[in-house]
Amino acid sequence: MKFDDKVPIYYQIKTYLYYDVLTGKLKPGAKLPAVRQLAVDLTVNVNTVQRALTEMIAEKTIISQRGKGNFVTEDQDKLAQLKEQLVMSQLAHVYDQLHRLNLSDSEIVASLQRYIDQKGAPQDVERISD
Amino acid sequence: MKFDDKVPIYYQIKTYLYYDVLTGKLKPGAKLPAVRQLAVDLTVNVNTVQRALTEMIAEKTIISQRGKGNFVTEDQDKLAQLKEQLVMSQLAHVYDQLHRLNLSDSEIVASLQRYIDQKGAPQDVERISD
Amino acid sequence: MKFDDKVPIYYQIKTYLYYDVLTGKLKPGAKLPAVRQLAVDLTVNVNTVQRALTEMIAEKTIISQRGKGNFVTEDQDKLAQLKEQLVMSQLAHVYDQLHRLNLSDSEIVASLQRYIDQKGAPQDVERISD
Amino acid sequence: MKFDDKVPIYYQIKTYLYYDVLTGKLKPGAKLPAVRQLAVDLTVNVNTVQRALTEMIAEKTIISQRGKGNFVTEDQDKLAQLKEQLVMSQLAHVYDQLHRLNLSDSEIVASLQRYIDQKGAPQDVERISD
DNA sequence: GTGGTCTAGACCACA
DNA sequence: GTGGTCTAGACCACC
Repeated sequence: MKFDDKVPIYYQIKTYLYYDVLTGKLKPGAKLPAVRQLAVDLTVNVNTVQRALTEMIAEKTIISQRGKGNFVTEDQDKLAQLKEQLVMSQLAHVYDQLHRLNLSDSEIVASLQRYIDQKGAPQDVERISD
Repeated sequence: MKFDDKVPIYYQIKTYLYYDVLTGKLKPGAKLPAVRQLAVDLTVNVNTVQRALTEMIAEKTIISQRGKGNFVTEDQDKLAQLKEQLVMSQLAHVYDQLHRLNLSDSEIVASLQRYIDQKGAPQDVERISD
Repeated sequence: MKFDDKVPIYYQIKTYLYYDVLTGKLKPGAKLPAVRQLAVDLTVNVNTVQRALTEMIAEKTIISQRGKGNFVTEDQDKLAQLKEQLVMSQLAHVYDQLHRLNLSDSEIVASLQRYIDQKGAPQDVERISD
Repeated sequence: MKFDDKVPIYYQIKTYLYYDVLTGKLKPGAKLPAVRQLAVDLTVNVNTVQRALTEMIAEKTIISQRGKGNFVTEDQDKLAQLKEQLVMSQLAHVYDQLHRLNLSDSEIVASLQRYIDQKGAPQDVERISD
């Protein structure tokens, strides 16, 4: 057992941008802020931003146009696929956690349904780290 | 946007122990390893372990017997409540994430069901940090 | 029979602060002295103060604002509940003590009433430890 | 503000014996255990026990008969007075505490009555040190 | 041996 | 400057 496995910042930046893209804060075809601007906004090193972007360019979520900037892809299938991937990642994770707690598949679905149903009264649910 | 929100080690220890208790690795009434032993096993300081235990003792998940050791509570209601809390915490988190991605309540349930159905073929789902 | 059950300092600090809050020496929303200042004032270690505060923060009597300070909650319900808890704690204790002396419920109330009535003339009552 | 004012052990012994006498564990006229035996039972020094007894003898709660032992007084008035003193000490203390919390005389009596009435369901009242 | 408490000193994040 | 966390080492009470 080892603790403190901090998530790399460049990875956190990727996730951050994924959400911006998928929630529409950055629309398809939109120009991203300049790398140096992003670095300032996020108070991280330029290289760290660049590393995140490089990976997103490689997977074609972002299109780099030399001398003009970086742009969100307009490929709707690509975006749909990305969203699917994010969603499945989240689900896989929660599924594993609940499975560890010996919940059956149907119990997992039922408990999610139950959570949603009773969500009206927040009841001060405290986040417990993984 | 801020990064690097490191989860305190004592908190990670709590979660670690919660899972040990709820998955039956530590059965009700079982004696926990000595504080100093836990510190060695987890390669953290004794006080860090103690802090985690102190909180779990305060909430009565663990019963401390001075000079003898720490023991998992035998109160089944307490344990059931703890499990419920952990499950709800996980669900609340994933729900929020998927909600951010503009999935409706029913879509969230449906996608979970879909994930479970197609789980047979793993398809290399990569974990994406929150 | 065992003696010397020393009350932990961090616990005494909590009680001390509870009274400050409930008697209005520290008003709702007021900023507490800095942790390091409190440590000096009370001539204890910073960590001991911090431990007391951590517990009070966990129970939401105190609101911690990173980098700014610790503040008394402005939640009147919370404060009323805290006061109720303190009062009941005191009453439970005295009730148990008098019960041990074979006073009936009504005798206990009557003796309190009697104490209050004759309180005008102090008569040199000496405190006897519990 | 100073913490950690530990109560002298000899004083705790006095209180301990007071309760034994007043609850009937030590009846009027009964012989107390030998000083050396008491010291063993309470795991304290003989001199500490002696100091407690000396004070109780001086106030005539205990009668010392040279060579025979120490005996609880048979003076009923004395015992009644002692009990009254203990009760009043407790009441004075709790009264002061609640007064500090700005409860009026009548509120103090009322809250005690309330405590007794609802005492059926214990509700896990936590002792808060003075 | 066990757990519980306290101190001293350090480092980090936030402002 | 602030609070939050972690480490190292010590002492005590209980068994």
